[in-house]
Order: sequence, then structure tokens, then C-alpha cells
Amino acid sequence: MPAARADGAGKSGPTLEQVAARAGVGRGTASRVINGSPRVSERTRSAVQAAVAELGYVPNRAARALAAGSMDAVALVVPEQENRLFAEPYFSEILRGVSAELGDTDMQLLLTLIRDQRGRERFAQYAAAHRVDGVLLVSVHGDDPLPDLLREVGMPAVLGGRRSHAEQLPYVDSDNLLGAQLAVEHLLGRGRRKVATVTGPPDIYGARCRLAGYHAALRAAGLESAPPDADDGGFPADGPLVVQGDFTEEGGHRAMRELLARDPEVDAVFCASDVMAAGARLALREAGRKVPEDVALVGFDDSAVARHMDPPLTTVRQPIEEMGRAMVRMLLDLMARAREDPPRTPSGTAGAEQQPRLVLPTELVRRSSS
Amino acid sequence: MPAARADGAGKSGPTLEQVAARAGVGRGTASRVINGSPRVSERTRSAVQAAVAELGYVPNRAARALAAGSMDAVALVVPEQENRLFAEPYFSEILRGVSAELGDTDMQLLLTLIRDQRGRERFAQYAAAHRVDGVLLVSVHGDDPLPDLLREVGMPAVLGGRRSHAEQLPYVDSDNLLGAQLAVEHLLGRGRRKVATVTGPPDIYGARCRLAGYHAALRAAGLESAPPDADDGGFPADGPLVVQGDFTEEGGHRAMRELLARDPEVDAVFCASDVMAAGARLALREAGRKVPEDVALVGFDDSAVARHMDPPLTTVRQPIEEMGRAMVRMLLDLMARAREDPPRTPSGTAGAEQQPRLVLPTELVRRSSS
DNA sequence: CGCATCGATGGGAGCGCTCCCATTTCAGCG
DNA sequence: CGCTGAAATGGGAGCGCTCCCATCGATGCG
Repeated sequence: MPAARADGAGKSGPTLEQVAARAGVGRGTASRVINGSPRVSERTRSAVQAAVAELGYVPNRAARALAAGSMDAVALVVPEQENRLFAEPYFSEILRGVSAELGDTDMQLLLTLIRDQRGRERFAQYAAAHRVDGVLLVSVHGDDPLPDLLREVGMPAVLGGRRSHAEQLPYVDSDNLLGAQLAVEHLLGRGRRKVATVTGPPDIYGARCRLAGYHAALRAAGLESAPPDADDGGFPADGPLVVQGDFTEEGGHRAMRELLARDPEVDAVFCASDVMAAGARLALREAGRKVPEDVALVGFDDSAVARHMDPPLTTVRQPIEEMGRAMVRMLLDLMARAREDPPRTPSGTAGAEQQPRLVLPTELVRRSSS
Repeated sequence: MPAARADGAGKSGPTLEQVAARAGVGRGTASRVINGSPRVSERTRSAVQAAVAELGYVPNRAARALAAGSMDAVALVVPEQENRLFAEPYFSEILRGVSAELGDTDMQLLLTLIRDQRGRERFAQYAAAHRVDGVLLVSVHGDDPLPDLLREVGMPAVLGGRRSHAEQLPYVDSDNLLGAQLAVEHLLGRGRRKVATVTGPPDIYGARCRLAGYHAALRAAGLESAPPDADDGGFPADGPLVVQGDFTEEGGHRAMRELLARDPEVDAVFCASDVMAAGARLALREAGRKVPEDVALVGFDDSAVARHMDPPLTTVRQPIEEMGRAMVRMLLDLMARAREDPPRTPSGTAGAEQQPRLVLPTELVRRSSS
């Protein structure tokens, strides 16, 4: 005699039906209580809640997703570039923020590391098939097609960091320009006069902003003539005191040597990332320059390396965790909106709608390298 | 006139039914092809595959999960302790490994950061309700109830790091003992004679192993008498040259000062983590001791700080990414087994079954701090 | 006091898929 | 040439839930 049911295996707990029965109400009513519908009497509500507690009921996500057509899940997509330029604290912090903010909802966090083209396509298809309700994109390159693709299939998405000044998608970014400006002003305020900079890759918008901030500070101090335009582009990406790095330590090292060769009088360097500052610091040591006596050094990111460098590195801190939280809030908002609105074809409203955007402040962290 | 279908919204692509129709077969057959069942003729198979390609069909996970009773998802659970002792490279590396290995299956990765008791209960309930097919637990404390709870509800789980020498659950760990032993032997080989150690919290098994390795090396060199027992406990957690740290930089700093106070002759220190080594390095600098001339320093983990310390820190590297991969492989294996076997009540087979376990080798990374 | 209203409730109809049983087909065999 | 069994296939029965419509009262008003 086969057991009534080969239970114990993958079977889960009680069903809504059972909860309803136990509470002496109908399935629909029980569902209403569980989903917080207001159209339920107080008596009924508590009866159902009691039944839920007694039975230890946990709604079946798959069933809910299938019936409701939403997945109650958002994906955090992280492109995992070869050079893993994007690592260290940034990722953990974002995750912390995202997770914290998501913890209040009962939304799932799906993590997707995209390693290669194949992975990208796979995810694109996955998203196009609406297997998640929203997407958080972090560390997106200027030429990444994924964001627009998501937009086309009507999948709510929020970027962490813009791809350009006129980013079309909703985003949360930090004020890279002002942060860089603060850093350079700080250097200038310390009496430094030959302030150089090691930039990041020019195809990353944030890196361009940091360079723009550098120029802005110099200009404000009257050390450089007015530039073509505002906060983007328009600046010489190169020049006697501007050397391009690539966000790696090795790149910082190389750039610093180049700088020293170009002008031995350099007395301060603003590096667009802490990691590059570490490389620069090495080059300075090799050249017998003391930090900060001979050359003051400032980084960007306030990553772990900054605290552990010798001397500890002055740097610019971004509210990364808060960025994560803000991204989630923004995404949840978009998702709610998408649920209500009839998301007509992209070209519908002629794209006149204003996408939400948020730029968080950065702050200078003074340590002894400057 | 409303479009035949207010499409573009949350609706996903074609259904199995449509694929089947297109291929001119029945739903069951189409399903069989998609799930790789062998009981399908070659002709039919290719017909269905063509239809899938043409329609861009992507199976609906929710429906599949509901019908099949499995979720095609595993959770990676990360306790997020206050002190975030567990951060930096470890987490990213584990994630990289997990993600890479999971990328080959079409299993989803659900990330769960557990912040507090409430979060723990929430996840426990979630798992008990079988909302995932397997769980990866990382950085588990000795007294964490979660693992046993998972075991009770028959949820396949793999630990990253044991809780004790006789861990009952499947686990992947690294050879902490041998790594520590290598480190200390290295110090001894460099002619150091007063080798001290800064330990981690004693309630973490890995930390105890590192201490045991320290003792083992000293003993092998005849610098310490034979201890009570093998590779676990049995050693004095304290002693003239053994000071307890807590895996934090501040703790390492404090411990090093204590060490210097106890015995100014100390000429080498093995710290059970790089971060503590950073703290120790600071204390040494404050005390005017040079590294490595006066005191040689070795850490553990090969985290980012190690490379950026001055001088760069000799340390012990664990194959963390590989641990992540191994955990996934082990978990998938357990899941497959659970699917076949009738997972009877825990007490069933008297727990005589051998749980899979794996201990990966560690390696010494020599830098200039020793 | 009867009828229109509105809130509260019960429960049918699927959501898209897997499982599994019934059916069909066909080769092999006595 | 009819019979048996294996292989291939079709399609019903749900999985547990949300949606939505029909129902049932109770309330308010003419």
C-alpha cells in the first residue's frame, strides 16, 4: 500500500487552501488577508493570521509567480570583466545596500555575474522573457547594449553609474566631479602648485567626470584657463600634468613614472582611484620621493587599500551602500509604476517622460598622504 | 481599437503549447525534447528545436517550478556580522567560483545576506518551505543553528568552512592547519627563533586550526613539547607568545602591543589574518620595530591589504574561488541524490552515511615582510 | 417596508509546465 | 498472419496561487 503521498521529499508546507480551511474562510479571502487587501473584516483577518501562524504557512513563490505573472525577484547584474577592475569594497557595499533595502520587501535578490558575451545574451534573453521583475545594473560600460535592450523589452532597470552625461535610463550616481574637485582644491589649499592627475579609462563616464573636476578646481584657482564646456568632455584628456591610467595598480605606477619624467617638479597627484594611487605611491618610492613631504597624494573610492597604504591615503569617499539602497528604491518605484501604467510601445510617448535620476554627494576623507 | 493584445507589458514569450503546435507535436513531446529526454525520435527532436529557435521560446521558470516541485535555484547565505570581519576578497572570490560553476547549469543564484536574528528565522522558514533546492552556507559560526535546521528539513546544504573537526554536514574547507604550519616553518627557516602568533576568535574552527598549525611547526622544530592531541584543540590558546585577536585590525594592533610588552625579543609574528597583520604592523611601527629586519610578519588569506602593505605581506593563500566551485559541485551532487533517493526521516538510516567533504590545500605566498 | 448599494466573501478559471497514463505504431516472433 | 511488447506520442490532471465574478448580507434611502 503506497503511502498516501511519498511525502517528506521536496514537498513544502501547508497550502493556502489548508490555511483557509483552518481559518474557516474561503481561499480567496485567505489570499486577500495574506496580501494585505483592505477589503477584509477585522475578525476574518485575525482568524486567517492565526491559522497562518499555527500552520507555519509560507506562500509558494512559484505558484504565486505563475498566477500573478510577476516573479517577485530582481536581478543584480554584475559584469565581471577580466581585469576585475571593479571589486573590493565597491561590490560588497552595493550588495549590502541592495540587500538591506530589499530585506524590507519580500523580493528575492538574484545575482548574475556576466562573464562573457554568451552570458550577456543569456541574461538578455532571460530578462526579455520577464523572468525577473526588475534589474539593477552596476558598473556598466559606455558601450554596453544591455541597458537599452532591457528598455526595449519594457523591463524596469536602474543603473549604478551613468554611461554618459545625458544618460537616458534611470540611474543613481555619485558626484564624481565635485568629489574630484574637492580633492584637488584640498591639494591646492595645502599650498601645492604643480598638481597632476592620473585619470581612469576615458570610456568610463565617471572617470571623465573626475578629470573634469580636476580641471574645474584648477580653473577656479586661476591655474588654468577656462575650458570649452561644463562638466563633461571638452577637456584635454592629456596634457603636461594629465596622464591616462586604467584603474589598475600597474597603470598607476606607469602613469606616475611618466608624470615624474615629464615634470620632476610635480608636488601633488590626484589619482582617479585608490588602486592607481597605490601604484603611483610605489613609483614615487622608487623615485625617492616622500609622501606627503615631496609629493602629496590623493585617491578616489576610499577602498581598503587607502586605509592600509603608508602613509594612509587621503581619498574621496562615495556613499556606495546608500547608492545601492537608492537604486533599489528607485527600481521598486519603477516596477510599481510599470504595474499600473499601460507600458505601451517604447516610441509611444515620444520618450518625453523624465526618467528618475539621483546623484549622491561625495566627500573628502583626509589622511596623511596629503 | 485596442491592439489584439496589450502586449509589450509584463507578458512573456511563447508557451510550450505554442512551440508544440508550431512543431506539429504534442505538448508532452515538446516538453520531452526541451528537457532532453531520450524517448524522442530524432526527427521530432529537431522539429521541436527548430520551433524553439524560431519562436525564441524560453521556458517559464515559475510554471516549471510549480509543476515539478523544484525551484531550480540555490541560495548562497552570507551572515553579515556587525564587524563585517568577513569581507574583502573572500566573499567576491567565493561568489566568482559559485557563479562560474553555476553558470553551466541553468540554476539560479539567490543571494541572501543575513543581518540579524529575524533574518535568520526568515531564511530558515523560507528554506523549510523548500523555496530553493539547495543552500550554500558560508562563514558559519560554531554555534549557528541554521545548518542543523536545514538538515532536519531535508534541505541539501554545503558549508564553506567547518564548524568543528567532526563537522556532520557536507563541507568544503581549506587546509588551515597546514597553511599555518607552512607559514611558521617559513619563519623558522629564516632563522627566527621567537615566533609569536596572533590568533583569531577561538569559536571559529578555522582560527583554531591556524593556531594548531603554529604549534605543530614549533613542535616539529623542537621548540615546543608535544601537545595533547592532533589537529584540533588541545593547545593552550594562550601563552607567552600566543595572544588572541579577533580578526580585526584593531585587535591585531592590540595583540601586537601585548606581545611586545610580554617579550620584547619577539622576532617574528604569525597573524591568523592579513587584517590583523595590518594592525600588528602598525603597532610595530609605533614601537619603532622594522619589518622584516627586527620582526618578520606573516599573515593569512592573501587579501588585498597583504599586497598593499609596506612592506608587502607574506601570507597564506587559500584557493577561495575553487572552494566556491567545489561547494557548488558538491551541492549539485547532493541535490541529485536527494532527488533519486527517498529522503526518509533523518533518524532513518541512523546517520551512518558518510557526508561528502573536501579540504583544499593552502599555499604560502612569500613577500618582503619576512 | 421594499429596493438599490456596497462591503465582504466564496470559489471557478486558469497561469505554463511536468508527470504519467492511455493510445498509437511498428517491428519481431511463433 | 495474428499477437506481444517496446518505442513514440498525445493530452488530462493537477501544482498553489491570484484574479475576478457571482453571491450574500447588511445598510441606507425613498
